[in-house]
Amino acid sequence: MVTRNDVARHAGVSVAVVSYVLNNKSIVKEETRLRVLRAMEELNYQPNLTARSLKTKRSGQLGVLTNFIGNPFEAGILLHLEEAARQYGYMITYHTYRDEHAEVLKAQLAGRVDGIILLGQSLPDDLLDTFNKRNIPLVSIMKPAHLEIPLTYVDVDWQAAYGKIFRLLKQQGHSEIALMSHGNSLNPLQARMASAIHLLETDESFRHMKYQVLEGRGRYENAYHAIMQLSEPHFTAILCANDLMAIGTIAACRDKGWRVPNELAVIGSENILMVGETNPPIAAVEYPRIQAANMAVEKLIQLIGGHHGDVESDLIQADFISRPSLGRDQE
Amino acid sequence: MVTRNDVARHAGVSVAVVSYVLNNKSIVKEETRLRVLRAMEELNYQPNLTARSLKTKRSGQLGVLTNFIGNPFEAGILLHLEEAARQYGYMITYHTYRDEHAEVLKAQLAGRVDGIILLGQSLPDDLLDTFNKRNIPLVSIMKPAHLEIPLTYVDVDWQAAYGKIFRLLKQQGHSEIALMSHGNSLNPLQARMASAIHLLETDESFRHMKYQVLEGRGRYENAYHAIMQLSEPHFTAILCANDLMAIGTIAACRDKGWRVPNELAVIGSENILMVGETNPPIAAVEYPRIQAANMAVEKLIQLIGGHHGDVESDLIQADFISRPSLGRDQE
DNA sequence: CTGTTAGCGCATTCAC
DNA sequence: GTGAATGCGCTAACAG
Repeated sequence: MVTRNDVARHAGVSVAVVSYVLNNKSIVKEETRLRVLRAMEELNYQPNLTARSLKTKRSGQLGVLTNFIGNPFEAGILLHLEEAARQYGYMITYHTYRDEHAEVLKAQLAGRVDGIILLGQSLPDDLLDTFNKRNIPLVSIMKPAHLEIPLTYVDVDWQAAYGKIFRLLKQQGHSEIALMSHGNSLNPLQARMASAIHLLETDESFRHMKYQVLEGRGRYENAYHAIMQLSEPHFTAILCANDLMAIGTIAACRDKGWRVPNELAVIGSENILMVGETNPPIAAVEYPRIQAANMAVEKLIQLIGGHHGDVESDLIQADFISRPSLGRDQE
Repeated sequence: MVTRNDVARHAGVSVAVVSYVLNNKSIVKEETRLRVLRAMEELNYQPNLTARSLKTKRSGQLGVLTNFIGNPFEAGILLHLEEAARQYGYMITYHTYRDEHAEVLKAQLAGRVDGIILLGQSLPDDLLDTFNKRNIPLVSIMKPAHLEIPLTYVDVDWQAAYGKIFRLLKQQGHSEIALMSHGNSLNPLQARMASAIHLLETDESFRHMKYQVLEGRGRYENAYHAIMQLSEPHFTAILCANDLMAIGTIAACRDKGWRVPNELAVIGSENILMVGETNPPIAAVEYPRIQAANMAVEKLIQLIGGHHGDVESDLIQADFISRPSLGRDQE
């Protein structure tokens, strides 16, 4: 491995000057600067980032934690997170998070990441606490269901998004609906559903609508089974907190012989590529992935930079994509 | 930050002993070992991995490079790569690779990863060369289209997999088929198609079959447009090198009014969740993701360990999942 | 068994 | 403008 020493010798300067060229830039005389640059070129020198990290106490790495990157929604966001991170000179370390990984994760991240992005993922309080103590800031994409420990987040304004949908459903005459979510109260999908329930219970215009909650655990298979278990649907529309559950629901309806949307309207919450191709195609909220990813990275970088006070959580407005699973569009 | 020094002081031993407890294990007297462990516990000590890396010249990080993690196929493999890496005590850094990122990537990985996994991705020769010189081993998931520089890979035995499919098509009376792939000869999807073409041109039992190649660039949208451009299909079956193109094909057929499978049979090559839910559901080769991910990580770890001679590339046998897009199943 | 010590490659203070 | 020297936190001889 060629180090700073080799470059210095080859350029006939001291090691410090090489560092100056690499960092402080302007201090060095133009002539020597060029000599150093040429030496780096000729030796094919690349600064060792691990050594730099040790010295600067900045790793230049951001950890992304998610429960299941197999979900196209999370994968799509990861894509944009990486892009945004690169823009800021950071790189991404990716981690599947499950509670049983907590200890390994603590060890693996020690001294290795400057900040953490929770991607549709919440963390137990003691883990949050650990990162707090280590001064590793966190940003969550998806509003955490509980906020014992303050946490900066970015999410869709679900209340607004679902409000639009309920209004459409009301226009179409639906009065009994189902909500499918993830029963674990720590799961961030619960924040989506909480918004829906809040609306249904407090907004005057929806007071007449009856609703029930189904457990889909955020996954295709579980949603499928949840529907298959029902003898009769006592609802005419179902709003799913994520798209995989909506797709599982459609699949179950087909196997049950329930016609969508005639007997049951189905609605998703992310608009992954897949929902446009199911039979029938599924109407869904369009989760603004790029915007969410960019905002999350920006906020995290700010927090890393120490701007604690002025980094606020944000809600994003989302569009709604109408498709046949909703039935006739009354807009 | 609590360091090894703090622990040593708190436990009343030297810094070396703390290291011994952490690494060499057995050398230390049980009593002091426990004292040290308790000190670590009480101080909530975590070894700084960056510092360790600098000393040991091992980062404990594996880089994963892929062009587009938005594809559920790649995302699904990433999931298992992370799992396997964790098993071996490594963690994953994720990078979107495009040629214009080459320089940034070289810089970002310097001293930061012990090995690299190419996920459905090939690299220009000079970049491969760079990693070679730096002694960073690579393993590719997907056989590279060209092998100028030797590269360990793991992939499906496409010749065997597509052989099964062509036999089925033949039984069903298809004699004109289309292959959809990615025209860039560097793209790893080309290796899949090369196998198909090789079979069609050299296997006696398929000599009578006519084929043509369509350009889908590996993406849904491009596949869709490629089909939409056709006035008439001069083929009765289409084999797509990846599933997103198969889904794009189905979507285009719907918009063209071509019935699948009656007028056109469509086949994919990965069996992502999505292909079971399209209209009609798409038959596909089942890419053994877990196995491929595990093998890739194992090989990479071996290469990192210096076992150059005995790390061979491997081909995996894949099953075929029949679905309505293929028409009547004659097995 | 345990302590002392010398770096790993880099950034940076302080002289010159 | 440039160089010498220090230390980031850790591992691993080596000495005791």
